Amino acid sequence: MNASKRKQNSSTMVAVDTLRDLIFTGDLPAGSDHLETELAEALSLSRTPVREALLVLEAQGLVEIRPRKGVRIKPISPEDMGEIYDILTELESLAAGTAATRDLSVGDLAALEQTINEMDRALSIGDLAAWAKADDTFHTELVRLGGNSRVTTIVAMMSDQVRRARLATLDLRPAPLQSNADHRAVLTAIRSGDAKTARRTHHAHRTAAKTVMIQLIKAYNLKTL
Amino acid sequence: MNASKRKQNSSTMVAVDTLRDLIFTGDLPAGSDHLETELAEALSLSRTPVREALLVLEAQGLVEIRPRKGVRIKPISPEDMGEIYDILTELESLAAGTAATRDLSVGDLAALEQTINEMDRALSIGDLAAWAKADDTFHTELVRLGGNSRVTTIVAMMSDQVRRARLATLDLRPAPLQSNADHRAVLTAIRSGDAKTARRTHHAHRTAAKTVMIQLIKAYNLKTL
DNA sequence: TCGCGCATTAATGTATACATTAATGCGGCT
DNA sequence: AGCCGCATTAATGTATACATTAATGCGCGA
Repeated sequence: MNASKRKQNSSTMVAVDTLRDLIFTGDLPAGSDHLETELAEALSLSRTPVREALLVLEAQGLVEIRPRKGVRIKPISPEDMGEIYDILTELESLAAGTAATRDLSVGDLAALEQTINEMDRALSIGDLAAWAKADDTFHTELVRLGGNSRVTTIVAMMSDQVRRARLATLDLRPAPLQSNADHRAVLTAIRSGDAKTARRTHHAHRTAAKTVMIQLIKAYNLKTL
Repeated sequence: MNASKRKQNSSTMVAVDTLRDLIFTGDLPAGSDHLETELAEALSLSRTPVREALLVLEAQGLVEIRPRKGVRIKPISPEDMGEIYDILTELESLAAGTAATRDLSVGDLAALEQTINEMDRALSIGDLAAWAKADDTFHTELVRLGGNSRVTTIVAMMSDQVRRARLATLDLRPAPLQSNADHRAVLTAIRSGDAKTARRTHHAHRTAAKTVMIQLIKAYNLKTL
């Protein structure tokens, strides 16, 4: 569950990583406001690197800087969820398709399959957290195999934005049984170099996931997450 | 040709806008390196807002911060171009499709048609710069009508990254005659609420644009732009 | 002479001091 | 009594001073 951007060990990047983690863990809850000074204090840093970190996090869509009202940890509304799922659907499907056209190393393919097996294992023992983690890895890896670095970055950003919500609703959802059949189908298509099928299958998979999430939100009348 | 983010009149945002413009006009050429101090000097600001602006621009993919080597104005390689066009293809097509499902005001549709007419006019008098501007407006407006704010943001970012390259190759390209037929077809599909056709047509349009650009790059052996 | 390592220094990274601004409430005016 | 406007002040925005770091070149030794 740790952070991503270990570009350097500058205080700014430490602040970025730390704040990200605090957001994901809920220590900085969605919708809450925070003064630069407080955050600087909390991280034992001066305001400068914290300000810089906040600018980065704002660019990543995780916080909103509202001068004199504090930095708001951006909540996710049902509409946001819809927007993000639509983007993930398109870009991941693109990646799935191009992954099928590249000749991937057996290692890469094996790694992908490994995450699918892990999801099966996790599901069989009812460990939803482990399933979620493996699912995340699968999607991340899939996108990486697509070979478009910008897609990878954007998908990571969007996934981060819904991470909290996904975790929060994890045990409200029906067990994702169909999910893994989809994953295997995508993998098979990629293995056989069938870009069209890989793309279409993954697209359907993601579209279904969106539907589930939206219905969940309606059913529980969740406003923000 | 002016900038976008008029969030406030803070020095940081002024710096963001100014630097963006300097990049687009080529005053800060692709691939060139610049010290924070120089840039601060040039903008008559202290390093602080300039540093903050650079962080924002880095997040937008326009510059790369390379400690002790200066800030590099990111050049666009043929590979980058391919990545970006692929993303634009997917996200704009998504937008075209959803635009067709929403009931848009006649004003919105008229505005879109207006840009198409403007492209025709510009082409008929051989004013490529005007054509490019109208084309840009068309795509921006189309995406806006899709109603997904994140798609709008991402497409704007990606478009910015290739803006220089598009302008630079403007008069190397064959006259974009097919282009406007495509635009009209997309508009018609949106008008008639035919999401599938809107999406597919725009997808084909963008894919063709990518091909043209890639061949252009090969033909002229352009390495970075 | 060649190469290694340290001193120098230029650039960035960080802290802090200072300026500006907008929210807040108080006081006076009507 | 209600409301307008100014003073207060807390927060952000900006500049600058200071710390750290990595590139550079010089000098010493082999």
